[in-house]
Amino acid sequence: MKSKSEEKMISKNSVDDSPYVEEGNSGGNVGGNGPLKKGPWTSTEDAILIDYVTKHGEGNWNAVQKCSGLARCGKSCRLRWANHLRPDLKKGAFTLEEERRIIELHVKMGNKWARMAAELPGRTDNEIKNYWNTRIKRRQRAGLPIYPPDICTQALNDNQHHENMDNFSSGDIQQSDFLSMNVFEIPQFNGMELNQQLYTPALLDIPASSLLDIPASSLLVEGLDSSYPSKSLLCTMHPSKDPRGPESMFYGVNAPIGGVLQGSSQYPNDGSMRIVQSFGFSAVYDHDSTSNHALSSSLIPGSHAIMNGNPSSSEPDWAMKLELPSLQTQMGSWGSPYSPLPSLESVDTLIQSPLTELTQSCSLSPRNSGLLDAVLYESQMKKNSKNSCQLTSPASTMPVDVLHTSSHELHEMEWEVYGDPISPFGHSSSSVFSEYTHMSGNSVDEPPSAETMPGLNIYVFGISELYTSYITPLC
DNA sequence: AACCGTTTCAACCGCACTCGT
DNA sequence: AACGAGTGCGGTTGAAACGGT
Repeated sequence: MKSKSEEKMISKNSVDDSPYVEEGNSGGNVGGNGPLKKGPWTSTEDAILIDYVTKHGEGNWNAVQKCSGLARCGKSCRLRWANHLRPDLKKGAFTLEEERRIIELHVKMGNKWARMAAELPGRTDNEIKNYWNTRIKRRQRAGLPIYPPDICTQALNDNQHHENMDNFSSGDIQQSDFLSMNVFEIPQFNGMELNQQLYTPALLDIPASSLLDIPASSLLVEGLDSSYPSKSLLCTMHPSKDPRGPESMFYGVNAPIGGVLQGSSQYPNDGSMRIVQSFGFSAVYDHDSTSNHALSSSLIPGSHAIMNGNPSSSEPDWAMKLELPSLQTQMGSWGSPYSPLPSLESVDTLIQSPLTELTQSCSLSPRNSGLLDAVLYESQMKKNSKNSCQLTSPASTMPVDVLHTSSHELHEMEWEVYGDPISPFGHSSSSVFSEYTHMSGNSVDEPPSAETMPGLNIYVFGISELYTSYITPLC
């Protein structure tokens, strides 16, 4: 059995040894029985492929090799044609309008590059995917939310007319309906009204202390060391997974926004998830780790960590497969032991991606396992967890004003950086955290007690959790 | 000029779906 | 129903380009 690296070597060698196979080794690779060439296409190969498609049309790509003698597999031919040779392709950088469209589409569709490409004439899925991935990386480095709030707001508003629809079936809900689905579940869900939702009685059912009882560092550690006893409510909800399209299946993330848990299999997942993430909301905390019922739950800003149960357990698929490609390769950027105080990028990463994925990729991913960074990171996290347990566990012992100060500082930091130097929309965007500030009203100036303002505690918990997670290395 | 880190993007891979037999 | 070929899709990789020192 060949390892992947061996295959890569073979593949690489086949390219390196004969970059112009058809010219230099025309005999062996022609006729369909020779080894197929990999690697960059040459102009000669392009010409052959164009000639073939001109004569025979698209499709039946495996016949290309037979008919034209091109030493490329059908897959490679299709890809080359679709991504580079098609006459209707639009070359050049994305326009601002296209960029905005991509963001809007991603809000609605997630990583459905092909579907997004269908909405952008002349652009390929690969192109969009590459663009998106680089954009995510840039934004993460800049500590910015992936979705500019104005896009989120717009997308939500665009779908708000659905909000009064109270009867919908789960059946074949398409991803493009995600926002609608969100609105169904979150009446008057938009920027400000979302904040108001935080104060609904259902959301206040959870005693602040029960939220604050979770040391953020432990939550972080939980992903690395699954011994931490708390389990996410979400981990008790098993999605009925439709393996492909219905990745749209919702696994219970947004239900708590409305204060009521819905059946886990009825709702689209990643659309709602994204919106929630876009606003920095994400998780449900089941403070009764043993219960299976749809217990009271809350929307907790910036608390992805708590939705992560044992990564080896029956984990919701959405937690396993989120919308942030290649994030595991960035573990070092936010969890690096070399940076004592993680940057906003770290916060953003945490907000945007469940810890499960991060920790899994850290501790389980073959790509990272054994890597020094991963080992150091895990070591550091465990060390931090000890420190934070000493300092913050139970977290409710942390003075609210401290939490509040931290959240406020965090907010200010986010606000400062939000003038997106990259995104064309940054200038018009309002900070996600600024909305938290709106939500908390004058509480920034006069932090109330945890007991008297449970809603605020939810807020405080969410932000402070993040903060706590990140300040512990300093302790 | 040389080196090095980062970014971009073309291409590959594996998986899953569709359709015909 | 089972199978295989063809195709589509999303994730990942690695070389080239780029930029900074």
